[in-house]
Amino acid sequence: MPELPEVEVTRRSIDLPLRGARVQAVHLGKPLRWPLGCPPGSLVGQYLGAVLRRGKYLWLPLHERASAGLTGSTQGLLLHLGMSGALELRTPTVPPGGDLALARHEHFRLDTDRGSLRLLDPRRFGAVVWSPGLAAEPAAGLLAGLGLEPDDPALTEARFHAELQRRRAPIKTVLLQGEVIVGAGNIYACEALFQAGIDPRCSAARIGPVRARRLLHALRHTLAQAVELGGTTLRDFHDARGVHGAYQEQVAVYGRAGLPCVRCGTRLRRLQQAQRTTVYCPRCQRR
DNA sequence: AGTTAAACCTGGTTGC
DNA sequence: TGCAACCAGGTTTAAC
Repeated sequence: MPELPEVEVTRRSIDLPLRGARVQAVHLGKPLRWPLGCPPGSLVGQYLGAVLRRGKYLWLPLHERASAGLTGSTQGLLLHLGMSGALELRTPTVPPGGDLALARHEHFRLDTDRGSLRLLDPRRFGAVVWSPGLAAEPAAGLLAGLGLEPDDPALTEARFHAELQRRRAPIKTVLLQGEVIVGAGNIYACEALFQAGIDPRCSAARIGPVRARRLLHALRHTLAQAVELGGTTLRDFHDARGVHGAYQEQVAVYGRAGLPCVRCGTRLRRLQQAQRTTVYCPRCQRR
């Protein structure tokens, strides 16, 4: 479920409700991708600050005092939803001593005075990692190598094109790697390439300035629209309050292999790229 | 160095 | 109905 739009929608659903909340207890379920990296009890008494997003990661800063200022220099939790993760914010908070048992697939829970935040993740590809700072290890290492945010003004058309010029891999693969621009996973990479009319097999280096411009615009438009619509709910994605997304109703190619192209009617094709399924229109998308 | 495969997990769907 | 095979929104790690 979680590409950039789903992570951003999740961020927005927990940021204000939890800002300033005091941690009362931390519960761990089965192991996630990495260990938490600190004794769970050491977080008790800390206060949550504004929740940030970087790529598909969420950063939950933790302050010693209730009203702290900036967020980057404090300790906190770096959270990733992996392939099947979702957060749920439950109010009221699970009472101390009561209902300690974690639900099925609940592998992390932060009880605060403003509600219980829990991570549900059946496949456990997700992660919750404590870090002494966003720029300190291990957070810095996990975020190192990430490309620019889609809405970063520094990501100009010229720079985007120049970065593509340096990579010979298929454009779909380059988008998934997230070293040029973050946020597009399998769904939105397929959708943006369709919107831009670019064949997913086309080498990134062979994309000219005009098509690079179209692709950047398509990525920004696709991701922004998905955020507005609450993300894509294929099976069970929802924000932390349980609200489902609606972008699946806008999908033009993802999951539609064999069906007619919405633009020209040609049968959409499926292929494998870097172990992931790509769907595209052989007529609308050119090399 | 740069690209591709295997690995991490569970659950739903498909097909015999 | 049972069961094996295959598929899935991501990323790291190991192997060519």
